[in-house]
Parts: sequence; C-alpha cells; structure tokens
Amino acid sequence: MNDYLQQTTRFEPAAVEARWMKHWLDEHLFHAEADPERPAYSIVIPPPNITGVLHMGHALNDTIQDVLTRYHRMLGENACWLVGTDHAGIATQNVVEKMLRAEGLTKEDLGREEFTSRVWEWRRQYGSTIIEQLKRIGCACDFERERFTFDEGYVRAVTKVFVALYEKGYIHKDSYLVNWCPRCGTAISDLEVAYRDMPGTLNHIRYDVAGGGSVTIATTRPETMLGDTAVAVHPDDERYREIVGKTAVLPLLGRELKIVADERVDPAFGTGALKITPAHDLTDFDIGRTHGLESVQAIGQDGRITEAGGPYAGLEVEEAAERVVADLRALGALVKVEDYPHSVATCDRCGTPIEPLISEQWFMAMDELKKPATDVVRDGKVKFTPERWGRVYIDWMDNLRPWCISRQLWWGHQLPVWYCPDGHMTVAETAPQACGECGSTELTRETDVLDTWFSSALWPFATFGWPDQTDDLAYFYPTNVLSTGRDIIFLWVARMIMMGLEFMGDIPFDDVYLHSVIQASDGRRMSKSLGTGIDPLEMIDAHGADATRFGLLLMSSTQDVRFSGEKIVMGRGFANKLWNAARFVLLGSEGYAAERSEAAQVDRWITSRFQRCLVTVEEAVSVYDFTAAVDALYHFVWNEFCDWYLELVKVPLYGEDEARKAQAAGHARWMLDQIVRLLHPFMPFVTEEIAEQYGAAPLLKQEHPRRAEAQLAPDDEKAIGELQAAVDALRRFRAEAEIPPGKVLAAVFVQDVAGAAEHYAHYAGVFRAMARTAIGFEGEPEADATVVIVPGGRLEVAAAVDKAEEILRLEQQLAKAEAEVQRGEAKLGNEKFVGRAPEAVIAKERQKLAGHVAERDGFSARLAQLRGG
RNA sequence: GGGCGAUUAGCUCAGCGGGAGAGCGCCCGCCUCACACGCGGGAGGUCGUUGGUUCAAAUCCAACAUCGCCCA
Repeated sequence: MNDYLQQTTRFEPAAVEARWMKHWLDEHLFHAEADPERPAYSIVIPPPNITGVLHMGHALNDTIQDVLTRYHRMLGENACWLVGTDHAGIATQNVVEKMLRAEGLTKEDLGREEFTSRVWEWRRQYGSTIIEQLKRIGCACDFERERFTFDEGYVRAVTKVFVALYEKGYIHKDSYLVNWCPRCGTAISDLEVAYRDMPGTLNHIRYDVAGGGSVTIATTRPETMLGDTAVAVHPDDERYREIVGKTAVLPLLGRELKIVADERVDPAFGTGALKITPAHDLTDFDIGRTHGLESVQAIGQDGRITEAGGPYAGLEVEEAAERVVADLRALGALVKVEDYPHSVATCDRCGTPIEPLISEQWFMAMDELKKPATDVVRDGKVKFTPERWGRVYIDWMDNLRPWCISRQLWWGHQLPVWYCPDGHMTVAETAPQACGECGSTELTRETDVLDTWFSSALWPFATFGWPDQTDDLAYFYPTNVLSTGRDIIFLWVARMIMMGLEFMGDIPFDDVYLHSVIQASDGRRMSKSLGTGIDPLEMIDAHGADATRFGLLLMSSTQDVRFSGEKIVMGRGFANKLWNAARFVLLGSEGYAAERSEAAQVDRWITSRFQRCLVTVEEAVSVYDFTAAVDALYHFVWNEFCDWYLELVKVPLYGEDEARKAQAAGHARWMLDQIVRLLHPFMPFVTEEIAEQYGAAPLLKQEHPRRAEAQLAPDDEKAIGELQAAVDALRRFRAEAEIPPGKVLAAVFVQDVAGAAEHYAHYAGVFRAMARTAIGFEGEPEADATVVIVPGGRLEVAAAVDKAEEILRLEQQLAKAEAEVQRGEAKLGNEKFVGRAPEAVIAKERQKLAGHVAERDGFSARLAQLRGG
C-alpha cells in the first residue's frame, strides 16, 4: 500500500511545487542543445525589464510559453525556451537614482563611471527577481542560457549593428524636434509618450498687426508664445486673407512675426489663426521648415524658460504660463480664457508633461528597413494571431517616422562614436586609437546611449550567439513564435522583424501571438496606483501554480478580459479532482500494469472520448486557443472520466470476475497515464506528482499521447450515451419523487427497440451502483409502478408514489414532449426547409422527432392507465 | 478625430448559421468504501436595440446605443 497516496486526500500544491522545480532544474530538463538530428522548436521570452516584478500579464504570457514549450518537447521536438532580461535604460536609471536620493545623492555627485557601477551592483542584487519568479509558475525556461541585453556578447552585437547601419547610411545625427522629458533628462521616442486627458484652458490672445489691425490666436500653452516666430492661417480663410504677408508683433516681447498661409492650419480650431513656435511643436516645426522660419528655443532641457524668454527667463514652465497670462491681461491683449480639457503628452515612465524641443540626436531612417518587414506580414510569412493585429502592425509601419535612437542617459549601450577636438567623428566597433580623419589621438566617446529597444530588437538572434555564426543560431533561428502583449507590437515585434531581416536575412519568428489583456474586475487596466493590481504570486501561494496557470488560460479568451479569481479557484478544484481520481485509480488497481484494453465497451468508450479530447486540445493549441484547450480538458476529465468512467469501472473493479477486473484495472491505469501526459503542459506540478506515484516522472521525457483514429468508437459512444440517459432519467425521477438516496428501487424494463434489454441487462450493476435501482427484465410490473422513459423503452419502477402527484409529473413531461413533437413536425412539414436544408440536418431532425414521439406516446399511455385505474 | 474589441442566466464568461451552455452564486437532498476544494437533483435567459440576408440567425451584414483598449 502506498501510504502517501492513501493519506493525501487533498492535493497540496505548496508541498510539491518547490520540490519539483528544483528537481527539474537539477536534472537539466529544460536545457536544449542544438541537435540537427532532431526538429527544433524555439521561443525567446520577451525579455522582462530587470526592474520588473511579475504581474498578471507576465504570468499569463509565461504560462502560454510554458505550455508551448512543454507540449512541443513532449511531441519529440527539441524545445528551447530562451530566457533573459532587458537592461531597461530609463526605468533602471530611475530606480537607482531614487535610491541615491534616499542617501541624499544625485548621479552627478557620483559621476558617470561610479553611477554606472552602482547600477551594475543593483542589477546583481535585484535584477533577477523576475527570473526567479518564473520558477514559481513552473516555467520550463532554459535557465542555463539566460541572457541579458547588456552582457558582454550582447554589447558586441549592439555595437556591430550600430556600425553596420551607420555605414549603410541609415543612422545619422541631426538637430530635430524630439519628445523631451525634463524630469528624466532625455529624449524619448513617440512610443514612450502617453496622452492623458487633463483640464486646461484655451487662451485667446490678440497680436497686433503692423500697419494696423490685429489677429487673435488661441493656445492651450500661452508660455510657448515666448518662442513664437510666426502666425499662420489657412490660405482659403477669408477672414485673414488681408493680413497674409504682413507682420504681427508678439506681445510682451515685441518680436516681429511673419504672417504666413499654410494648409496645415485648421480654420475650425480656435480663431483659425495659429501661433507658430517651431522649436516646441511638431506641426509648427514642419510649417517653420516650409516657410524658412526662424526657430527660437524658449524652453530649455531643464524645463525652464531660456534667455530668449526675456523677463521670464529661469521660470518653470507652469509659473511662466501664469505670469504670461497675468501680464497679457494687464496689457489688455488677453481676449478671453475658456475651459478647454485637452490631451497632454506625458512621459510614459514618470508622467511628467513632455516638452517637444529641438536637440541634437541620433536618428535611424526606417524607409529601407520597414519595407521588407511590412512585406513579410502582408505576405503571411509572419503570421499574427489574432489576425487583426497584423493589420494594426502594417498600418503602423506604413506611417513610421525616423526613429530617435539616442538617449541622454548614463545606463545603456553608449554609442560607438568618438570625437576628436576638431569635431571629427569616428564610428567603429572597437575604440579607435586615432581620429579617422585627422589622426588626433585625443578622442572622447559620445555620451549618448541607445534606446533600450534598439538592443531588444536584436533579441531573437543576439541571444543565440550572433554576431558569431554559432550552431545554436543556425539551429534555433528563426524561432517558432513570439508570444506577447499587444502593447509590444510596435516596441518589440516590429523592430525585431526589421532587424532580423536586415542582419539574419530571415524573419525572427513564424508566428506572433498576442494574448489577452487581463483587466481588473472593474473592466479597466490593473493599476498599481489604484490598488487594483493582483499579484500572481499571491494567487500561487493561495491556490497553487497549476491552478493559477489553469485559471489564467481559462479566463483569457478574448482581447480584454476581467480578472476572475473564480477561474483560479476552479483550477484548484480541478487539480484536486485529478489528484483524487488518480488516487482512486492507483489504489484500486495496485498490482496491475497499465495496459489499454478493448475488451469492454466502457474501455472502448472512454478511449474514444479521450481521443476526441486529444484532437480538440491539439487543434486548439495549434491555433493558440488555450481557453478551448483547457475547457476541453476540464470537461473531459471531470464530466466524463470522473463522473462516468470511474463510476462505471467500479463495477468490474469491485466485482468477482478476475479476468475482467484485470482488464479494467489495466485500462484505468493506462487511461490515467494518458490524461496526465495530455495535461502536463498545462498543469505540470500535479501531473508530475501523480506520474511519480506510478514511476512515470519526469513527464517531460514522456511522449505526448498519440492520435489514433482506430480508437474512435462511435457505436460505443452511442450505447454509453443511452446508458447515461437512462441513469439520468432514474436519478431525476428519484429526486423529484423524493425517494431517499439510500433506498434501492426495483424496476422492470419494457423494451420498445430491439437490443435495448440486452444492453441494459449488461449494465445491471451500473444501475444498481449509480441509480440505486435493481432492474429486472421479466415478469409483470407492479400495479402502482411508475413509468420512467429511457432510450429504447421504459422502466416500470416499483415505487409508492402519490397518484395525483404522479399524474401531475407526467402531464408536465408530456407537455414538454408534445411541444418538441410539434416543433419538429412544423419544421419537417415546411417544404422550404425540406427542400433546401442539407440532408444531414433533415435526417437529424427526423431522428429527434422520432425520439420525442416515442416519449410522448409513453407518457400518454401511462397517463391513460393511471387515470383509468 | 481614426481604428479595434466587447455587449448571452444574479456575477465572470464559452458558444459564432441548424435543439440556449459552463463555473461561481442560489434552492432541494446526500459525510454513497477517490474527492464535502465533493456527490445527486433543480430554478434562472424575448442572447444590447432596430433593420436586413437566409428554409433557418445568439451566430452573417448594416445602423444605433453603452462600455473598454489602442493610435493621433
């Protein structure tokens, strides 16, 4: 006797999870080596930020990748799930700066070198938090290959890419309007800008026109007028036709402004006259370039007004705005101020309003790179699931602007660019000894670092050894799928595809799977600040990793889903159910070896049902429909295997027929093993714990169940289906008639359809066990017997039932049956239906009708009998 | 302003062209020798609204409404 199995009536995840994870790691089960003899299956994890902690989105995405990895490994493929982290420039620098601030220090106090070493120290200490958390979920990552976007080999890859793109002429330095975060002190990309609706005001300001008259402009940011160099109106705008070409005078500063006509001005906005501040607004910048306007920088990188702002110099933007408005009012130039809620560009990282300003930055031209990257999606070479995201990707790519790749940070890949005192620039993979142009040896390196996404873009190939042409690279690239959130389509997916095509000459992955966004239960994004976030680790602590994985997969069926703790509790119940089913099978069949049997109908039946479940799961996984997969598994295991098969198999298992008992025991063990294998990718811990009990662990080394059409048994499915319907009918009768659960009833079966009696006779033991009914097939039914209609005939059940109630019960059932009959007859009587519907549909309808007619006749015959007596 | 998604039982969601489903909650009955994280039975829905296509619409199409997400 297995004491552990005997005593453990509840599956306790906490007791087994850590032990199994350690065992899997110790045995190197997750590691993969290139092996040209075997098919490769590879996934690179979208590298989490080293400052990150696991949230629900990660938990779901990592569960998905784990299912795929384990599943393909069990299918015999050489699966490698490459894991690692992203150095996350701004986020990490912010975290360390915050720590320094607590010590009363700034990064400038330390200097760049010392600061960078503090970040590395932080990284060593805390940077692997999220990787460790993956192990709590059970992720079968190849932890032995863990990479970091700032490790030594990776730096080589980044440098090589930069130099290559520079030499191709794609990368250049330019003075251009960029999104500047005054708090982070760096340029950021368009994608790092978040728009937030905020209350605000629209200020109407009158500018005098030289030679008489005036023009009133409207602005939400009055302080930017300090940088105005023009006023623009639409060329077709009759109101302003007269003043185009004249000069306006900027109030407060007296600067002269050209009045220009430009089609980009929206005549419907405000007054239809637009103040032009080329240094601080993108549209104005473009209009400025067209008309050759001067550019005045009124706001500096520190977020304060510059010398160009005259008396306002040195003020913070907000304060300047207030002062400017007050002064304009005093001057009488403020026409009116109206409330005007508008959307404000803010820094995605810190929430500070963005200052668009002109600065010297490095840009990457996208035109050459984006074309092939768009084509591979358009042509279906890279396939998005759900498909619609492919169109989103293409739209975005079509409108791509040059990418600002430089950041004014200290933590990141410093550009491989050196300057000599004469300002000559040398771009090289390794630090040059002398200036490429003048030979000067006094070189200083460019202080800017690269956008973090620049390095992440290389992830699918740099992690496998590029720029070296390694065996791993040849074997594992391209990867099979990138599973990620849709907010990452532009940040990662697009850039990985561009870089993969450019440097590997091939796509980085065949499939892109975009998983659901898990919202808070109020239907909005989970938010730390609102306290609506739920920690997946707490879920794992409370319900187990299997339950958390299962629940997440079950709830994440559509684009946006609300987090449902119930689904995780469902997963816990399921793990426990499975554990107990295993206990029953293993304890009830000790001494027998697992062996598939075809001898008994119940064995053929459950095998057939299992095959159908297997097909559903495999088809679902192949299209990334994990919800359908776990739903099928849940219902097969619970409602078919546990509710019926295990009950049916108790009869032979507890019976006297030793030969039949051996078959049943062997088949039950075999079936359990198949189920455990099929479930393992979804619920690795409980399945491994079960497999351990009969010596099949580790399951990752076992084969996935095989599809076998020969094991489908439609006739047996039909027969067992009728048995189930008969048992159900008896149970329903018992409950409705309030017959005590323990009372065994006697019944006589009267056959309407040939073979039915023989069929039920074979399962007399089942009726006794599952419906507490002793069925006979001979002799007269008792006079006061109650009729229970079952497939193929009726059961005359000997039970003292109140006659009036019985009549009422039968009348209700008769009414239901009659309604069904009428519905069916109406449908089949419809010429158009019979004429146009497919034959199979009509045949099915006829069959249903026949069943309902038999039911109806049974009920009415019994009613007549009761009423007569 | 543009795009996408959702709207089905009290709640959270499946179903996506041929008899309205699950889990939880609720009601009734059970410690039936795997499981009370359980077992058996039951109640509960004009499938957001209005049109259209079809022999047949929760399912396809159009418009509208409400909510959410993304982009500008």
